[in-house]
Amino acid sequence: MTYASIVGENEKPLKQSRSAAKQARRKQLIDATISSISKHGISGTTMATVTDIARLSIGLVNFHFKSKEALLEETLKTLAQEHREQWRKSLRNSGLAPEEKLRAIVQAQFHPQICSRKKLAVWFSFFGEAAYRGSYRKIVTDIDRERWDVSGELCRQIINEGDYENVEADYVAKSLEGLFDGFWLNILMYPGKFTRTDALDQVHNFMALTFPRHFKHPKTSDRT
Amino acid sequence: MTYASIVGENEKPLKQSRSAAKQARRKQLIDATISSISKHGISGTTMATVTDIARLSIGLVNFHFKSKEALLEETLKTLAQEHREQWRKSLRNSGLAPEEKLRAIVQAQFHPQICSRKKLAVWFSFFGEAAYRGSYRKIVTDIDRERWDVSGELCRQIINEGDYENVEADYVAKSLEGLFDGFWLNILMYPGKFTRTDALDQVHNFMALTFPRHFKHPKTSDRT
DNA sequence: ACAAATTGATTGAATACTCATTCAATATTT
DNA sequence: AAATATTGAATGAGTATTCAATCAATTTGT
Repeated sequence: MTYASIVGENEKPLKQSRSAAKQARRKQLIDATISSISKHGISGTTMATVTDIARLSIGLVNFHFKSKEALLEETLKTLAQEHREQWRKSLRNSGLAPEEKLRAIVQAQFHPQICSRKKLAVWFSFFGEAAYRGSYRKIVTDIDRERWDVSGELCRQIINEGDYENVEADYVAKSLEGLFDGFWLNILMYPGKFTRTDALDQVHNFMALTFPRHFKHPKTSDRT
Repeated sequence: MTYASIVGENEKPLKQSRSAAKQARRKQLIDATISSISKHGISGTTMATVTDIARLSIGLVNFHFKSKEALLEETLKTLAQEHREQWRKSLRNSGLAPEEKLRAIVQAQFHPQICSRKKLAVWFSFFGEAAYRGSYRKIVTDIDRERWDVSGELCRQIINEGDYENVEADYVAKSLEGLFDGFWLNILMYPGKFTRTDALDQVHNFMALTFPRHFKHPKTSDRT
């Protein structure tokens, strides 16, 4: 197998072709790892399941990643990065009001690209290992922390704007985090019975209860 | 090793000693499995890690359980049963009002015996495998279902009693489930930073938002 | 009451298989 | 020609299951 087969036959060799090819190969392996984990779990994911999916040789994994463990960590980082990019790009429109931005964060959390069954399965595989693997825990909590900070700041703005009393921004942001995680799990455990739409409704219901001057309850007819 | 060493030297042999001993041995193995999973995760749990902790021989596991997989399933069932017993016993006092019963269910969810770091680690290890193992998923969703039904019924009573409009019992019960799962994960991921007390506060805050005539907001001073 | 027979519990080495890593040989690109 | 990418068999370690041998408890027979 040649790097030409991954770069594409129509692309001209560039100065960075070797480097680009190396990145593409790494991504290919990481994508295969995600597929493997979603299909077999972490415990059932071996170098063989990954390379079978990627259609590459066993040795190539160790050429690109120091060890299986390194591959797994890089896979989690990739997931986390993708997730982070999703909600951050929702905030780039500086014309949005705080509640619109907060709504965008919620939307991103349950975006089909992020909140797919495959991705959720991988996320929870890593959560399942996180209790005794500090490295996974750190990767996860770092991205949680950033989103929580941003959400908290947005809540502060909403609270100021709406003169809400007895509402603490950080507290609300923490509730949101709990709801995000809990509904991710419910979507995973109840395929077809608890959907992304259900989760969005629930979160928006919570927002409406908390900030009634900024968020409306989801319409009853929207619920399934 | 004899059954006398597990039954205790002071206990007289009873007609069911063999049967009781067999159950005690099974429990010993299951407890060791819980310890092993919490320490090594499911992927790192082998027959050796389990028997090392239990101080029993490798062969004994297969004497009592058909396979490693059977041991794992039985372990999950044991966890589930323990959890179920916790919240059900909270409801045995028939003198409680519906909101007191609902509060008891919430308390049970974060009871130290149930919501210990060790137990949570095991729960999430199984959740991590649940996406591709229908058997684990079924065990979990069965006990979820029961609790959701009871919570839903209690919410209905509260709604009727308090004349709450635009509040759907099943909807609220589903939010509660999400919060339970989400805060379990947060407790696991943020040891010492997000505690059972924090989780209880958050859930009670949600209850107060939803049923303001039955639940009060946790006092600000109670928050850490 | 006691000994012998039967039943059940326990052990861990043997077995066959699986797995992650290594690296010499080969292929490809510059 | 030199540098880099790729391959997969070899290697040594790890794993779940099996089962003959041994030990312990209970039942049966005298």
